[in-house]
Amino acid sequence: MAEQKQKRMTRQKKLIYEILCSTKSHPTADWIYEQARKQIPDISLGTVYRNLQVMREEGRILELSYGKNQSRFDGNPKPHYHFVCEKCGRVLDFDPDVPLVSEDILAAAPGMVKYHRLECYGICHDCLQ
Amino acid sequence: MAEQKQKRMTRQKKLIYEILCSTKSHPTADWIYEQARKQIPDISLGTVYRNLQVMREEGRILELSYGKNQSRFDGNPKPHYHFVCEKCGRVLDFDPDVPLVSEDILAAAPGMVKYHRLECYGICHDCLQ
DNA sequence: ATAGGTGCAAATGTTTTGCTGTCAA
DNA sequence: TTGACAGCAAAACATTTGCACCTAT
Repeated sequence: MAEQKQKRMTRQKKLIYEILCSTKSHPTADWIYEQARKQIPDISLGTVYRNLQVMREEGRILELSYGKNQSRFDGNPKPHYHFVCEKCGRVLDFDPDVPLVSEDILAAAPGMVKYHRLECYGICHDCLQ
Repeated sequence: MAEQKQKRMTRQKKLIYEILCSTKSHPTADWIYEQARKQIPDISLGTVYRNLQVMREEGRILELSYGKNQSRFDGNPKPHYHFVCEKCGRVLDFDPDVPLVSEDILAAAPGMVKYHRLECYGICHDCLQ
């Protein structure tokens, strides 16, 4: 089986994780980099990308991709649905209590579904006012 | 209102559309480019990208993004769900008769949903055998 | 005739990687 | 002590764009 290579907890990795978990936005690597520089001024963007990739592989965070833009990251690894506002550009979480997509739909897939993503696009409540 | 700028039907655009509609795979711009070169040897990749973008804006085709990899394109503009096989890498369509995600879920979104995407990941029937 | 499209190549923007020095365990 | 990780900068990769020429209308 795929043995986990030993991983160290560096202060850079710890900081990146703290920044990601301290926000409810779904920040880009670049935003995390800017925040991290406030604490570790000479941290590099490559380090941010490397650690985000490692933590994604560890299952501690999620990577969300929207179009060809920068990836966004989510400190909550539990599957949940997302809403992208076309006006303000924010990515919002669905209420975690919303029921998941029905088994009927997933059963109709042309294969065995391991996980799924539901992404909704529209105008968020704030922008509708 | 957003007036449509007049668009020409060039042989490049026509060919790109024909190639895209003649396959059930969900090809990348690069694959379309390779196919198109068989008919118009000096067509450029930039032209392929430009026309795919125009046709997407015209609502004639769909663009599907998966992670940071190349975008894939779909000649069927009707909303439908996709299944990504993690083994063979193919992107398969759900049966078009599968019911859509329930209104209950969409109504719980933090905004007004214009459209949604459901992407399932797993192992396709062919690879399971 | 002419505005919009094409080919080409350079530019862009994001993410990855090679290298060398550093530090967590 | 030492191998995994950091910083740095260059490379890689998909996609976009500027420009001069071409062509569908």
